[in-house]
Amino acid sequence: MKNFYLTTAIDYANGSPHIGHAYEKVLADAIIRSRRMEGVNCHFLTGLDEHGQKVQETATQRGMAPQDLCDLVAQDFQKLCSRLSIAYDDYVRTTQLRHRTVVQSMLLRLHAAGEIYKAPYRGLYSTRAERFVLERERVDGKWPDDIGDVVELEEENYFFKLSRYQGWLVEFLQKNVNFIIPSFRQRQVVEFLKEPLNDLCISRPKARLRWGIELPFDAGYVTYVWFDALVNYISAVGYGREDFFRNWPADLHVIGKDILVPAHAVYWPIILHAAGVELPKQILAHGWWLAKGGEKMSKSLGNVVKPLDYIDLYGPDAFRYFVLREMAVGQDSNFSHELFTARYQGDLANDLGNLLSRLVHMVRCYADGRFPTAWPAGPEELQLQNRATETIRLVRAFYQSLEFSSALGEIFSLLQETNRYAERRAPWKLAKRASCERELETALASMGEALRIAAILLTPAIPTAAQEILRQLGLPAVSNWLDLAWSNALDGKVVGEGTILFPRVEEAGALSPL
RNA sequence: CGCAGGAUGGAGCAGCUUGGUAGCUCGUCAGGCUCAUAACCUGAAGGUCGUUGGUUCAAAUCCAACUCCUGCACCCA
Repeated sequence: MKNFYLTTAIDYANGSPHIGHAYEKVLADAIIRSRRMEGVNCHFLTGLDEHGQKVQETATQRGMAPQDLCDLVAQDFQKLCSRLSIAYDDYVRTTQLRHRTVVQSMLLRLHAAGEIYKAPYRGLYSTRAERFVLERERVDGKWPDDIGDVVELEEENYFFKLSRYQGWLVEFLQKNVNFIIPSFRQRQVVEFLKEPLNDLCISRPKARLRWGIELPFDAGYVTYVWFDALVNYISAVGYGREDFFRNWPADLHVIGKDILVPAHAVYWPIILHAAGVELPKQILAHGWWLAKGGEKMSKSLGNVVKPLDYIDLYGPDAFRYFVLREMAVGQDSNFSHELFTARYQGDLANDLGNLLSRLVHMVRCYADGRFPTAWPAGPEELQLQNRATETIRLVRAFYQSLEFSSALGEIFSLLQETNRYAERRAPWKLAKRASCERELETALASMGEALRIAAILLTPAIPTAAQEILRQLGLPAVSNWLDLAWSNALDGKVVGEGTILFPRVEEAGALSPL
């Protein structure tokens, strides 16, 4: 049986992790975890793009070998993943042998098939920036300092015959209207394809760039960017091997909207098609996190969010919850300290954490720490029970269609309903009256069952906290929700030690203002 | 220029495909409760749904025009 194969974009090794990297990993991880809860076998790939001009430059500036720099950066990114509970199965690095081999075999194959040709490239070259520059990079008619003087230069390079497949791609997109989601992104691609494509320059002479994968048919060149980076999706799962098809075609590429056009929506399908490899099934282009007020985050504005700060202070689940709850997948969203703390305090600490707290406390005080058996349900219980049943149905559907914000919204509605139920039944009052034992027992059992269901449904989004809730309810972790339904699973279970799930964070000034 | 997205009570959003009393979270105000992380519950105030025009018995929702914000192949999720 083929795995559900999901990839993220691979991060570029010239830089440190920011909220965009963190978000993409969380989104991908939540998708994977929700599929696993549905009982689907999955393969989850992420990784690092290590070649290129910038990495070479940065390494030189720091007086390091490029590979050593990449090793350090890889550690940073893997640490971010581990701090965010990202359950990837494989981490690909483009300097790995398994990757280089596949890139070269792809290039060789396409070269032999006549899809790659050599041609002169003429353009304006900046010696200082060591690259070709474009007229539109001029500022007020002058070249900026980092570019300096430019000269017209002609250079031989290799080109991939992208343009000949333009018609094919347009037709493909017409036939596969759900290839790119959200759908308006696919419309953008179609629009882009109304202009004629140029062939894709895929090489750099080693005189200018050494840090790359050598062209198998010309040792004077390395391949540049896309033929290197995109190929990770197939190199990592063993393109050319028998077991390649256990994973390929990928079910979903999760990427940011910035690398949809042209890289993933144009170059990648055409590269695969030209090489005779099946296309991925779907591409999800997510939006960007904007700073307060909808400004773009940038170092110069000083409004960049460092995800690790939030993770350190509030925990990985709080970060995961915020980004999944706040962003409608595909759209842009704002990230601000105010919005974050509102979600943390209002949803996680008050609605969820406090509900668990009060319930565990009551079970301990009124039932000797053991969940009682529910008596036949009254109207209040039926209302809660119906609500929970409906929530299970809705949430599974929302996860399936990648509507995480809506899924989480539903779960928290159930939690609010449970808080309301507690208020109506008031177990603390029942406990003080004799002859109300049945009502008390039913109330505690019902609250516990609602919370159990909520916790299981929360697993893809906040795996650690979800498991902790189950532990406090006296239950083991669950690996799928195929049979999830209102039940008596809590009967007689002994509540675990109660620790505060999402403690109030008092230090308002602990983080630098955004 | 063109294309795409957005414009909904103080803030952040949903609703728009398949027109029919404008919804959610936070905030504000008043009240309740006391099992709980000063938490939980109830109620209230607050919006002519960017502008103008059209279709319709009826428009946030469909159509047209316009305004403003954002993005559009160096890099960047």
